[in-house]
Amino acid sequence: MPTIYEVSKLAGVSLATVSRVMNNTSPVRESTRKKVEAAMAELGYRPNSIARSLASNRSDSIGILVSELHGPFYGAMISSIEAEFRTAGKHVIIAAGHSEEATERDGIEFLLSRNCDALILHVEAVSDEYLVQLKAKEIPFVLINRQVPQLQPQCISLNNKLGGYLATQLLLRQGHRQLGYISGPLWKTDAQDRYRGHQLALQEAGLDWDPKRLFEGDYHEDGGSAGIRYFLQQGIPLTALICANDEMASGAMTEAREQGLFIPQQLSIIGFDNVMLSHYTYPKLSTIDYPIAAMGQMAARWVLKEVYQQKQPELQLVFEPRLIERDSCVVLPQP
Amino acid sequence: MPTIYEVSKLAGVSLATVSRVMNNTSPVRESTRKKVEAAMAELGYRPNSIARSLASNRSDSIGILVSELHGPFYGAMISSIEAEFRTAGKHVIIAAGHSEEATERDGIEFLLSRNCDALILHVEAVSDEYLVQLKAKEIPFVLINRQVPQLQPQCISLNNKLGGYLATQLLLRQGHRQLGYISGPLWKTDAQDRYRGHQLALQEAGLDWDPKRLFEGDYHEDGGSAGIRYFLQQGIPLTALICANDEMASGAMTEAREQGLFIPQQLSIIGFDNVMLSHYTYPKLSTIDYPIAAMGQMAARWVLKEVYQQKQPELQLVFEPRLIERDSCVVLPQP
DNA sequence: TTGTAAGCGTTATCAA
DNA sequence: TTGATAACGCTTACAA
Repeated sequence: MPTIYEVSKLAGVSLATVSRVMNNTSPVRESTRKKVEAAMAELGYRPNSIARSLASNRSDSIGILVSELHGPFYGAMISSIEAEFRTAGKHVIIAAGHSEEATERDGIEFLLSRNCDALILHVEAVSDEYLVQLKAKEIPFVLINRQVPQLQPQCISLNNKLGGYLATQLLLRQGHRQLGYISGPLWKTDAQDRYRGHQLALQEAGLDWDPKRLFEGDYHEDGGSAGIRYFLQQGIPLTALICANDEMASGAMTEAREQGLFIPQQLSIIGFDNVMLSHYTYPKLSTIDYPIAAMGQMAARWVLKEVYQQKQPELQLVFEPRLIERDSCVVLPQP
Repeated sequence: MPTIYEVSKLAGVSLATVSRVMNNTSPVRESTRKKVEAAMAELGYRPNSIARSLASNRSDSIGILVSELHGPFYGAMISSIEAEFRTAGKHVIIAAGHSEEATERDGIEFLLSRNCDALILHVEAVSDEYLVQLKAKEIPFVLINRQVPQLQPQCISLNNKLGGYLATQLLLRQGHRQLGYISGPLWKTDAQDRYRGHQLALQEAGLDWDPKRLFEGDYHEDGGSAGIRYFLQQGIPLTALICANDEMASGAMTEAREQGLFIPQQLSIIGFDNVMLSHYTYPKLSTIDYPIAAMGQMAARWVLKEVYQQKQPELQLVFEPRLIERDSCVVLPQP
């Protein structure tokens, strides 16, 4: 691997000049620039990014921590983040936090140790205080899908409450009055918010809220099937079911069918997130769109603007969910 | 950020000694080790990985190039790779190649420029020659899901042909004789191999092979639905359909249902890959398991062994697919 | 078992 | 517009 030194020798200029033509950080006479470029080409010179980082104190790398690397959700997010940074010549280092406090901390620690210029975090288990303390340290970061009051300007999130509201509203509009709700783990703020939106919609419709109609799931398929079994065993009559994410909706759909219910004729089901799988179920799942790709891209732009001082169009911090009507929710059949 | 120098001063030892206790690269008296560790703790010292890389000529980073970051398939692969490297203290840099030659080359180029110690590549569009040339350069790499004769010892792949064979065999065993096959893009070697396995099974069963019963799809849902329309329009009678991946199987399933066919009673469908979605379809998709997580892990171990000289259990380069029977394939009903 | 000192390949600050 | 040269923070011979 040729170094900048060999380039400078071949071109008959100094190290500094070669550096200048690479970074055009100060004017260089056209003729010498040509010489240098020729020398670089001849040697097949490629700058050593490590040396550059050490000298410039930037690594051009951004750490990303998500709960899981697989799963439909994070893939879309990482994908849009990577694309945005790639065109900006930055690269992305990834780590998984597995929704566990210790692992999330480890992951952050790990990324910090890698001298990332910035972090994009999708963390769930770590406390608000931890994040506030983190801000005190040197590395800038954005939070995705999390609101920390003291960190407002660096939180990119979805209006989850509105999502829960929209889902419930659809079913009410379709005439359903006997609703069930399968939530995510209620220690997660998004699970809480979605559920609050549900309650709000009920309240606005003048319906009263029955705690027995809530089942706390786990955001996985099992949560959905367990929820169905719960409602059936308790003898709670249901014509429609809201699941706080698509995976649970799929689990619920499968279990309901196994229990002999026709979907959607006997039970309307709506999910949340609009991940790929909502496409694959039968009937196709009605759901609430979570614009995760757009949010990932926005997180990347936040970094480009705040950390690398690139000019960017106005940043958007809060995103709105959208109702996606497919085939799993129908107007309540008149008896 | 405290540096190694400040640690050495506080501990009253030399730089070299601090370095030694960090890397235990040569024996250090227990008492001085204690002193150094105390100093590190007191200062909250964290070694600068960039400086370390520059000096040691290792970056402890591994570049991964996949076709897409989203999608069910690569997520599982990246996930297992990351987990394996994380415990080894290495990190992973990712890039997407989008199954396009130019983008794949760019991606590789990009990762090279990042001074990765090794590359794990899931490339499709780039030529064998390009890869052979790449080997001549300095950076070691493993290929996933690709066989290049000259690069045998660094190819981790699935026996795709066997997969196509197993899928076909199941249907034959179930009494089906009127089979259709929706392949992936036939310029991709895995698509070719899977199809060859299909042909082989037919041949062994003494059935003749009819080119009209092949439809070339795109590995996406659309390919599946287009395939169904093709077979129907051509009036080709089918009792069972093999799709070269699960996504196309899902598309085919949906389209077939829309065309009024009952699945699996009137048409058995089998997929390939066993990605998450095969779980979500209705009926649940029978398919061929592609142990991508295990293969990703193996790729990581390959790197750990070959590049970082860590001892590893024997490496496995070729993986066998496995038949997964679920609900979408049934014994041919007797007329 | 410990210390000294020469790199590693850049960037960045001064001068010229 | 260019050139010297001192960092950047660590690893690693080589000596002691």
